Amino acid sequence: MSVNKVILVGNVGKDPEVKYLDRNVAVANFPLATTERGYKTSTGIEVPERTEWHNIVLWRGLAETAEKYVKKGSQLYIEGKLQTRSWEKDGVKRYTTEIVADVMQFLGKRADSGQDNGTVSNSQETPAAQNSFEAPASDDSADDLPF
Amino acid sequence: MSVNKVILVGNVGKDPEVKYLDRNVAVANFPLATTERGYKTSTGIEVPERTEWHNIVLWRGLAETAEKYVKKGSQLYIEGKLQTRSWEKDGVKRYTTEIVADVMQFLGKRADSGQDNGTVSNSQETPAAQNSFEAPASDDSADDLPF
Amino acid sequence: MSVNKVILVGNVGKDPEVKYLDRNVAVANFPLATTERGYKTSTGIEVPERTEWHNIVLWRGLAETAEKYVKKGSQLYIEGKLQTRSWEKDGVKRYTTEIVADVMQFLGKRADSGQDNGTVSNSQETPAAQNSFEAPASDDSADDLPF
Amino acid sequence: MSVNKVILVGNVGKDPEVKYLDRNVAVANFPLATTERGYKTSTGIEVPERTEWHNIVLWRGLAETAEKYVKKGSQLYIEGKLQTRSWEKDGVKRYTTEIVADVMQFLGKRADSGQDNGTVSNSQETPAAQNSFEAPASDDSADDLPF
DNA sequence: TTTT
DNA sequence: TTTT
Repeated sequence: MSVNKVILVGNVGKDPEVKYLDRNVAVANFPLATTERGYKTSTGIEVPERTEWHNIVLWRGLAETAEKYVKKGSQLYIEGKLQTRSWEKDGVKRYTTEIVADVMQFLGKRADSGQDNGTVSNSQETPAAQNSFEAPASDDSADDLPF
Repeated sequence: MSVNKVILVGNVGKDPEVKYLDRNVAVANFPLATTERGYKTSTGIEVPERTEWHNIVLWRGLAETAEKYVKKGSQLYIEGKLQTRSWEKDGVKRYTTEIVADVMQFLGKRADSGQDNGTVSNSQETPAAQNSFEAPASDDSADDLPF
Repeated sequence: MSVNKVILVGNVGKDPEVKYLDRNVAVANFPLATTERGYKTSTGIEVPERTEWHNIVLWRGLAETAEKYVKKGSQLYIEGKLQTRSWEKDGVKRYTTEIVADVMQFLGKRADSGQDNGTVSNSQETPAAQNSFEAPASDDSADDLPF
Repeated sequence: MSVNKVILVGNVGKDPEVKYLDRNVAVANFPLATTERGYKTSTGIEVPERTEWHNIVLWRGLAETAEKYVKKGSQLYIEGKLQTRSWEKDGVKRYTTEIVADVMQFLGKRADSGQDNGTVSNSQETPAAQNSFEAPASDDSADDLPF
């Protein structure tokens, strides 16, 4: 009964920090900037450009891809969900909102991503494969459906 | 290097048609309506309400869920991708655009969906599981309102 | 060069708080919950259900609509953007991430929203009107099911 | 009570065709390709790469921007809605599904778009302006809200 | 008909 | 802290 989805296109603020946890599970973090253009209202008021910084978190395969290919300045498409974590500092409870990514796309001209195609996701196979587990994909090809 | 995503909230036009293909792979089809309110332009012209019909296609587990729980009139959230198929009729090539769903959500009051939660997806586990890490989520549980 | 978009479907945690600022500009705030189902990993670990709370902010017309029709428990579709504000408490800088909504949809059975259709947006006319062309839409009306 | 949203990132297949209708209203059309990577299933079957072609339609200001800056090969982010039109050819009714865009973003390195920032939308001002009609934006700056 |  |  619920949907929690974030879609961002922006630029990476610094190289990812990657950690390896138990069982060698990788986690990566980096900031992503989205910038809204400034404009002038109909009443002549200047609204300045505004940059928003987003904390991106990636797990496992996506984190490993980020470690290899994401750099400060990279332009990315990110799809994920919002998650707020709490932590303590000096006895004060604080909250951080992060975007936990499921899909990461490299945009713009191929840099050195080494991917045939810029798409990566955290499903076991490619995103397309989310609809074709266990049985061969040829069986569920929509192209030969007789209707 | 690409994204193909559709997000719909609408009402089902008729009960799903479900077929079982080779290896018992299920496919379901049904029409989903989205309706844009009519309005009046600043120049006083009436733009009527407009209903758009979308061909929804679901595979495997999602198709089986649709068979059981989706009915004419159901309100659904659908996330998927656009796909255009071609077919011939009377020697004329024709095209049909469909939304192949990855995520289907039952909205509104719980009917008899039998799901604890109305969300279903075509990944092997739940959507959350796409990032599943074996570590407990309890430490950063946001179950208590942080504001 | 950037995109900052959030899409949520969830339930309102408490009645909106609405303030009127200078020039009678309305702002509304309320928490929205999204819940991810719990599941069991392939290695047998139980991942519990997880509720995420989102701070929704609405301005002007949307805030006034929220004041009238949004209640604790309402099921809503929200589309907006992420925005992080900073503020100080006890000399400590703190951050809050909010979703500033452009589109709010009432889901589920019609309560008493008083709208012909549950959609509301902050554009001057309806969302459809963003592309409003003064020509009639009747020629390409898709009101009859094309399949 | 409904949502009809499409989000695409892809490459333009040919230069836009632009027409000017009554009252000088511009309409632009072009094909946009999204490509899903091929992959191998767990049972060893090769699923080939698949390209999907989308018919993009833009009105007014967006059409004029497309006329100036969109070229064959351009990488774009498109946000819009699905719309199916019917037309007749040789006495046979046929249907075409199009994406009517509200938002168009130029991705990748700046070519010669001439925009300070690649974002364009069909609202009267910039997307940000959708939340600030009539009154100055300074009044509704979230930054000085005392809550 | 694009892109990798 | 990015990008334009």
